[in-house]
Parts: sequence; C-alpha cells; structure tokens
Amino acid sequence: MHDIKFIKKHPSVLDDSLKKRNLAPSSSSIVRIHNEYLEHLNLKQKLLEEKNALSKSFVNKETKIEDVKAAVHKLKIKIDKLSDLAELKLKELNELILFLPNILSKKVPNGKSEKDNRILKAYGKIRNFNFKPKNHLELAENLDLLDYKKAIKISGSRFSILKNDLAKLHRGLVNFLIDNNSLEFGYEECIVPELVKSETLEGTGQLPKFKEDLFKTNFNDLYLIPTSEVPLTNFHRESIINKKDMPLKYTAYTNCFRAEAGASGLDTKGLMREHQFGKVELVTISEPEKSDLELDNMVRCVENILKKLFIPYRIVELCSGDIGFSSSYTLDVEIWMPGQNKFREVSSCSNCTDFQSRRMKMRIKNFESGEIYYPHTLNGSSLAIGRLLISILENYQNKDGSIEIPSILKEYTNGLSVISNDKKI
RNA sequence: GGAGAGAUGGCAGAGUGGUCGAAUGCACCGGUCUUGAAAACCGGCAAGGAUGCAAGUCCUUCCAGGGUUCGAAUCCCUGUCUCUCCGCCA
Repeated sequence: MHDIKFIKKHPSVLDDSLKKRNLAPSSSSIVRIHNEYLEHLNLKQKLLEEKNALSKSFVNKETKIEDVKAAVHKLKIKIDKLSDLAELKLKELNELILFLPNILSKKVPNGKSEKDNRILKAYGKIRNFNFKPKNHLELAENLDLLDYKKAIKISGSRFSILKNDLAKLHRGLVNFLIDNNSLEFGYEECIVPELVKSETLEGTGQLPKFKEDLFKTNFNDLYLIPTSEVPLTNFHRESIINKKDMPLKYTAYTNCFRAEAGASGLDTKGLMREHQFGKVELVTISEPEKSDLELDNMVRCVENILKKLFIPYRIVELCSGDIGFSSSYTLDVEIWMPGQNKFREVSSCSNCTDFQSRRMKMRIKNFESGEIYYPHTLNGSSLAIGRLLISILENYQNKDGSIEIPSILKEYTNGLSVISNDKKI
C-alpha cells in the first residue's frame, strides 16, 4: 500500500520504480482519482455538518419540527448521492493501489530476469568429488528415504513422503534452525496458525494479486499459508506498538502451501518445488531508520546456519525484474547442490519497508512525542527445509551412496552420524 | 452437532435514544516528593480523514453491512467472530 500524500508530492518516485520493474507508470491516474474522491468527500462533509446542526437545533423549543424534518430529508438525499460517488472513487483508487508493488530501494540493480541478479558474495569451498555425485532423488531411492508412489496415491504430484533417517534429519534440522534463530539471534520462537483470513493475506501482499498461488478452504474462507511470514508479520495488524517495544523479532516453523500455478514443468520431481514444504521463517518489525541494519542481521542469522553446516552458499542481490511484489530490497541466499551442479535459492530476505505495515495498519507510537508512524517489516527464510535437505544429501554423499550427517546436527538426530544401507545395531 | 451469552479505547469494564468519542480502574506519558527508586499526589492520554501558513475548525469511527429516527454505542434485521455448558474429538 502506498501513501497517497507521498505519491502526490513525488509522483516520479512511484513511476520510476514501476518503470524499473518493467511496469507502466500510474501516478497520474492515482492523483486524478484521488482528487475526484476529495471533491465528493469535501462536499459531503459540508452537508453533513449542516445536517448535524439541524438535528442539534431540535432541542430548541423555537424550532419548527416539520421544517427541520423536511430540511434534513433534503440533505440526506444529497448526502447519500455524494457518499456513493465518493465511495466509488475510493474503491477505484484502492483497486489500483492494492495491485501496485512496493517502491524499490535505490540499491536495487536494474534488470529483466534472474539473469541480471548480482552476486555479492560467495562463501565455502565447493567439494571436488572423485566420483560422479548423484542427485538427491537417486540417493534417496537407494537408501529408501522417499516414497513417491505412496505420495502420489494419497495426494498427487508435488507431494513427498519422507521416511526413516531422512524424516529424522528433517525433524532435527527444524530444531537446529529454531535454536539458532532464537538462542543466538534473539528471534522469539512461535508456533502459529497455518490457516489465515483473507485480510491477513492482503496485509502482507499475497492478496488480491496472487490469488491463484494460494489454496483456499471452504471453512470460513480461510487460506492455507504460503509462508509463515503471513501470520508472523500480521501479529500486530491494526494495532499500535509502543516504540519502546521495538524491534519485534519472531521465528516459526510451519508447513507452507503453494499452488505453484506458474511453475508447470519446473523441478517436477523431488523436494525442490512442492505444494507443501516445511520452512523456518524470520520476521522483524523495525524502526524505519533501522531496517537496513535489521536486514543485515537477518542475513547473518541465515549465514550462520550454513557456515555451521559447511554448505557452500552465495548471497545474491535481486534485480528489479526479479524482486517480489511487497519487497523494496531483497537478498537471496543460494546453496550449492552438486546433483544439479548449481546454486539454488534456499532463502529470500526482504525489506518490505512500510508497504505491508500500511496495508495492515500497523503503527508505532512514540508516547513521549505523541508521534505515530509506520514500521518497516522484514522477512526471510531460515531456511526452506526441503531444499536444505537436498543440499545436505548431495554435498555429504559418499561414493557408496551413503550420507554423512553434518557434525553440528548429531545432537539433534540422536547421534546419527551416517545414513547407509548397513544395518545398525 | 445441541443450548445459551457476548463483541465498546493498549487492556479490563460502565453506558439502553440528544448533554457520549464515550464513566471508572489498570497501563502509558509529564510533573511534585526522594540521594535514587518505589509508594503517594497532581496533570495528560483514541484513531483515521478533510481544510488551513498556523492556531484551529469540521467529518467519520463503540465487530461488519443494512434499516427505524430530526437525532443511534444505545432500537430492529442480516452476517461474521468470540466465549460458556453438553456431545464428539487430536
């Protein structure tokens, strides 16, 4: 959501950002519609004032009852008409604005697609295999870790069943990640609903534009969340936060549900792209002037995990053509997947500035000055478990198809140190 | 699934047709007192919008949407959600 007053003052800021995203400029229609709205609104308010005065005069004995009734009746007809006109304009305006993406940070590089993203940093040594590394599907099949026959039978494609030590590894990873986020980086650990109202999704920007990516239930029109960013960021929707309580930092593990409507043919097999996947998320609600710093903190929190797992990764700055709707600046974290011989996204850390907080009417109040303003919201994955599992399986594989467990995870997996076909005692 | 109750400011909770944007308490902010703090006392304290250089003035909002009325937090209808009890259930 954008600030109309800001757009009216600096129309080119919005238009330039839209152009950078390869979209058509729209400030002129916004300004026009808003002015039309104000015309109707101002007139309506004047008439309402008259009407209120007449009602108050009623207590006065001198007033002629019938005259007042007639005058109010006349005013009412005019007011209703103006009300309708104003409402229509406001609706028109909202429909336009709700579909506009966030204004991009100046730092965002120009570009059309992910090919134009900028690699800022690479960390970790890519392992040199003295055999041809298998991909996670081959590894999992050999070790009986995934069952797609059953998954397809019960749910269809793009669903997985994890078994045996892979399920255990998944469970351990979640605990490891949450511990990292909460104990080392101060994010408050939460367990949150995975079904949310449409207003909640509108708050973070998934609705109304990306409806086709979501699963909707027929219970109270609730939607399955595509990421726990949605419930976490909406914690303080329509409320006012005391400045003293800032910043607010949350982490949660949830399942995420995505229709993947536009991804047919992409990553069709395995844990890479599924309708349901587990993810640990970070959300920060921050003072506006501190949000850049908080994004750095967030990325460091994610990097800390990968360093401890000894997984090679790189940090990628998304270009204007690839960056998400609600974000003003995004850094992706990509991890090395030997089976695909490339880096793949495992986290996306975004500064959404005041875009989401305006949509959800979340504000900060400075009780000393009385000042009320919008916080910045940030979100990042830490991390997508499925993709992390792919990377662990592929990076830690041995020639015989067995898989070492990263040492940091042993305390989270009952001491499991290797996944292999050898019977354990 | 059956029966009942309810939705008011950051929270708790009064208010059943005009004097209500709304008592009171807590929280919060400022001050007095104190070496400092606490307590006590005094004062302040809803949000959004329009208009104006500003001071200010005006409009809207007591779950949402309709209706009655000159006038609605208050009366009527519809919807949504919440709670309690019973049943079922992880």
